[in-house]
Amino acid sequence: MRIGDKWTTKVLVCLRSGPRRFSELKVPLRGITPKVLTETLRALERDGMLTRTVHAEIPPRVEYELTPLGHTLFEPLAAQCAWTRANLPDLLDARDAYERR
Amino acid sequence: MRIGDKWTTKVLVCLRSGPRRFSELKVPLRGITPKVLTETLRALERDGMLTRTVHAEIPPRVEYELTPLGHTLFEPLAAQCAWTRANLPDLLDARDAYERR
DNA sequence: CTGTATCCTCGCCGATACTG
DNA sequence: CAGTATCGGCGAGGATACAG
Repeated sequence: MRIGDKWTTKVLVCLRSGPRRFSELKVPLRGITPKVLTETLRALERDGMLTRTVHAEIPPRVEYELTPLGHTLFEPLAAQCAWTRANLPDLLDARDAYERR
Repeated sequence: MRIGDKWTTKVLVCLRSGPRRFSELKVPLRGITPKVLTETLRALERDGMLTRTVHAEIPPRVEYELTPLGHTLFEPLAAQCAWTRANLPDLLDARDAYERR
């Protein structure tokens, strides 16, 4: 999926423990622009990974929340994390050895 | 890692059952150019995921083979496949529903 | 506050030609 | 056979400004 892009996994992590507002996502995702955050969220919404809820208030409040389907993404994500924990040192060693030739 | 790029996972699959030559990779990877295949293989070699063996023959023969470390990549890859098998229909349904609004 | 509208950069990837 | 060299398109992502 779009898991290969730059921001999607970080957005998922930020939403894991519950719904968040647009600006609550922008802060922990240091450096993301509103345009890109919107694109990322829209793509996830389009695929049913999260819901977008607009509250008719002043000032406006929009909350994003993972769907059950969205939560299933943490399964393959956990596998990637496990791989990294187990094998990143070997990868780094290989990279060092390669540089020194 | 570089698993997010266009060709890496396909190269891994092609190498899963044993060593392959440069041209034996080019055929099943329809449409890949030698430049991009070289880049992909070099990146994997650099990270210790495969070995590159040059046989001093005429014509030249170069074989690429996954290392044990390279084989471990199939673990997270399998998790992604499992996710897709289980959840792709839901994703597609969500996408359809989104389009029809 | 929650976006949209423009413009721009940069790097992946492809096409093509050529080399040891 | 197994690449390297060069050029170019294209799209993701960023900077900035503005709107509802």
